[in-house]
Amino acid sequence: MGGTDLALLRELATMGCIHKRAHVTTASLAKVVGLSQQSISLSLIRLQGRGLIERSMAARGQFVKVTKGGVAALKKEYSAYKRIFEEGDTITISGIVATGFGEGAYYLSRKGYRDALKLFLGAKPYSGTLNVKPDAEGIESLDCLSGHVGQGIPGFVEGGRTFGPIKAFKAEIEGVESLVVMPSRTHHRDVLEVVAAVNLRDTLDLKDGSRVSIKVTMA
Amino acid sequence: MGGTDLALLRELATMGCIHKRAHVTTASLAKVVGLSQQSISLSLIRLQGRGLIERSMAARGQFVKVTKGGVAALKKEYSAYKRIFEEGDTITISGIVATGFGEGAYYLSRKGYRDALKLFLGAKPYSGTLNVKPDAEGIESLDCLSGHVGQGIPGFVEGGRTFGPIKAFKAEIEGVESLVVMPSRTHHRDVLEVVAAVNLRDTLDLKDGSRVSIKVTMA
DNA sequence: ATTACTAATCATCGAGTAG
DNA sequence: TCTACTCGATGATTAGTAA
Repeated sequence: MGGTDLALLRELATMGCIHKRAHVTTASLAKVVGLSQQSISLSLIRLQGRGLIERSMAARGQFVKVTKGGVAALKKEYSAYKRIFEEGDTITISGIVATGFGEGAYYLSRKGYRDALKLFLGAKPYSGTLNVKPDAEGIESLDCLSGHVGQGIPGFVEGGRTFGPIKAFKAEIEGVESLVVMPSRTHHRDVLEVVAAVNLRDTLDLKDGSRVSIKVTMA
Repeated sequence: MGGTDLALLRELATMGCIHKRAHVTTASLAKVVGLSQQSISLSLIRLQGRGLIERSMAARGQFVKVTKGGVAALKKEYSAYKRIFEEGDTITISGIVATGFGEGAYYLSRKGYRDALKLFLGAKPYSGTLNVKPDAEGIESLDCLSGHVGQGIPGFVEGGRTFGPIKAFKAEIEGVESLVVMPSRTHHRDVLEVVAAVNLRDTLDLKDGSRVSIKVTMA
């Protein structure tokens, strides 16, 4: 399929033409997609020819609906991208150990989080988190993690306070089994919180400023 | 961006070129993408020119890595599709208020339905339904709803009569929290039944023939 | 105003082939 | 073997314009 046809089909879907006929004109679509009115006209004809959209002309403009086949075509594209960003291999992030504000320990003391982390870690988590500030390259990888789903841990309410959903990734920090934990919603974190069965500072002899390397599995 | 360049960039990303340099040849890529070796060569040059990939030639082939910009370009595409399938699953149906035959009120008086609706609505439902006759465009949207599952409410038997399963969709009618309710089985309805915590006719000052707009969420 | 035809222009592709 | 050039063919895009 031509690149423009696909882009137009996607644009139509975004406008809600999946659920209902939408009123459009070739000129208005041209403006949105960034092509000429003529190109849109041709593209619509091609899309119709391939059975990806249905059209009915109106006095001023036309009504367009994406067909079942059109939705299927878009879904195929979607899953191709999904595979890239959601499917897991491992990435390695390096950074330096930093001091947090004790938040990690507080959250780890909540039963709702603690039990779930124990399940994923396969052992009782140590009662504190190690904060790692990734270096420049690592920041990108962190953004990558933010986009992934990870092991979801649902939120809960305790003592009148709301604890949002978090997510965990299996990881290895200097060879030690661990979990990287972050809120499910918040994007663009700049610090990595690592949970393990042991006190990582003691076990790995880390101080603030120590360089560490973390291999994260995105499963 | 050309359709081929994007497809190739996506393919490279799928092969893991986001996290590390990967060894490829133009011929091998050609096989995967379904283009000629020459086209791949050109496309790689274009991608490099736009700063979407980094390349380093090797004795037999080359090493390719998708750059930050390349990942951003892919993410942009990805979120465009994501919007279609994950986020934008609300449809708006407009129509005019009509008079029903009191069926809604009768069904709402049945405990089996009433309790379930209370659960989904989050409040005790008012003892009547508002009937809305969708306009021409809306009819199709309604068909779309018929196809969806919605919140299922099982059927039951009461006083020797059988009450079939129904389904509900969270909705907003002119900003008021409500539910759109319909039988699970029957297809091709031509009337929308809306349930809310309040008497919608009074609250929204509606009469037969009033135009209303309903935003239905298909969760 | 809107669609879509025609013709000209421009990009893209694949074959052949040089480096 | 591999990359990337040239060239002719094919396809895509646009301007102009008719309906």
